[in-house]
Amino acid sequence: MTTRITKTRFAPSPTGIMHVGNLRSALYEYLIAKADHGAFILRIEDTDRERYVEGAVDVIYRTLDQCGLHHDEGPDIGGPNGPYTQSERLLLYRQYADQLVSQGDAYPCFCSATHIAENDDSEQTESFGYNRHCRDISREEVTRRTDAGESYVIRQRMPLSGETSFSDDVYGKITVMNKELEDQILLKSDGYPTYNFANVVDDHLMEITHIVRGSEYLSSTPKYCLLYEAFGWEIPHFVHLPLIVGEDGRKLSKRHGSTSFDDLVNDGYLPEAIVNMIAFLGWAPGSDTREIFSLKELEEIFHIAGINKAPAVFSYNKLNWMNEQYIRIMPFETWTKLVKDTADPCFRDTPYDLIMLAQVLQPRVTKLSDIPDMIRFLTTRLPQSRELFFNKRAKLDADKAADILDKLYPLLSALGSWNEADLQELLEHACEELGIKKGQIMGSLRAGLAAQQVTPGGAIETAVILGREESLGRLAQALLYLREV
RNA sequence: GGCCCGAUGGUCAAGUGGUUAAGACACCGCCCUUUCACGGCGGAUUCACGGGUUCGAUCCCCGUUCGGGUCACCA
Repeated sequence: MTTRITKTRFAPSPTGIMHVGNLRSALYEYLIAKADHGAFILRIEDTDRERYVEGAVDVIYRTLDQCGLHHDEGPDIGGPNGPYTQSERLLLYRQYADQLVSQGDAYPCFCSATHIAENDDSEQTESFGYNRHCRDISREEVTRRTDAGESYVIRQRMPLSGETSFSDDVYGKITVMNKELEDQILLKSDGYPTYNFANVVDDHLMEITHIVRGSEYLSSTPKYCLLYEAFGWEIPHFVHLPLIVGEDGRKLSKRHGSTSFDDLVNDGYLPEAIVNMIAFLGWAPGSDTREIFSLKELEEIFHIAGINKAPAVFSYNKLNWMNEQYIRIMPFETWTKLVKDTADPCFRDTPYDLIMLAQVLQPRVTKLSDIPDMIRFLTTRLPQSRELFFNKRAKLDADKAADILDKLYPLLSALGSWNEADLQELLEHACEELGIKKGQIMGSLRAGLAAQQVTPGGAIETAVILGREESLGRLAQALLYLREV
């Protein structure tokens, strides 16, 4: 008994979209391998010529890279069992299919797809489309028809009785009656293998020890097992993952909103948060109640036994929270750069204090895409209504605010420096000397400066962000507005 | 419809033949406060149902219901 190194593979079909379900498979595959110091392999399953999408493979590389899921073997970096792109392995599949045919475990079928569809209508009793029409045609007839150039597919010859079972690492023992199994197509008429066949051949040749995939493959896994048996290959571990579903309980899809990695990133979510989020969809660390884990930490604690069976609902609420956590702990310099990239386009005319802005934003932002709205005060100069100054708690209204700003303006314009500490001091003094409540002073100042109901920071921070000149200018305008209207 | 799988609060979930059945998100309330936010504190809501097995079932078995998956020359 040789002990093999744990190997998993991510085998996406290049569709141009990285669905969160796919990404989670990749994550778990990566984690299972790394938790056991094994290898994580990338294989491109491009056997469907009709679905070929230009540039789709790059989406896969880019996403994996953004998420930190680095592979040990793959089309771009090679490896001992390449090539890692299925369309480059066509001869191999043909060879193995021929072997099955000569063994009697597969057979050529000349029925066209349309013919089968017609046949299906008349035979309602049949549980599936294909009626095994060509299963027993003679070798002579096969030769005659192939020689005549008739196109055909290779089908797997399923046992007609008995049952097949296997043990899944997550779901346990699963058994199906062989008569339920269709004589599935292994090789299409264009010579390309089907997923079902290429997958088995490649997983074996690439020495994959754990086949990790969505539970939608659970019921077809017995067919794979029969294939392994026909070849006399060792059956690998199967690790089926519960589905990720939308809030309506259905398989996650377009109508649930953003469901691809790129959609999520465009919505303002950080890759780290997305990775952390999907790690916890269908898996939990057990007694450890923490939920924020970096990829590195996950590599250490991930274990197959923690995987759940029930489908998991993808929650944007939870994602929001996770994203906030990642923003809060992000290094300030990194955060500042993100803020700058977002703020610059909105506010290139007037200078603003980036450091202070980033500072007030970091503990408040949920998604990056929230930032433009939150900093709109940078470009909104005039108060839009007197309501803006009304505050019940501080017993403040527009008239009162006008009085306060009137008194405050000369003091502020006389202030030599314009920083947090000095503004703070000036305003504290103003409270005492003018006998005005702090809430009223701060409230009128903030409203007068921001001209916006909601701001990320308080009055002082807003003043610092806007700078002396801009602040005084706005206050003067606000005063005019309050007097006139 | 056949087959396969699943079921702990609204959501993610821990957990056990005897527990006050963790924790997180969301929600509600209160507090704090230069409004909102941020922060702090507290609260409500769960073992799908019916039979067994057992001294005792959320946990083990059977059935029911409900939910999902799958039945392609797609992966």
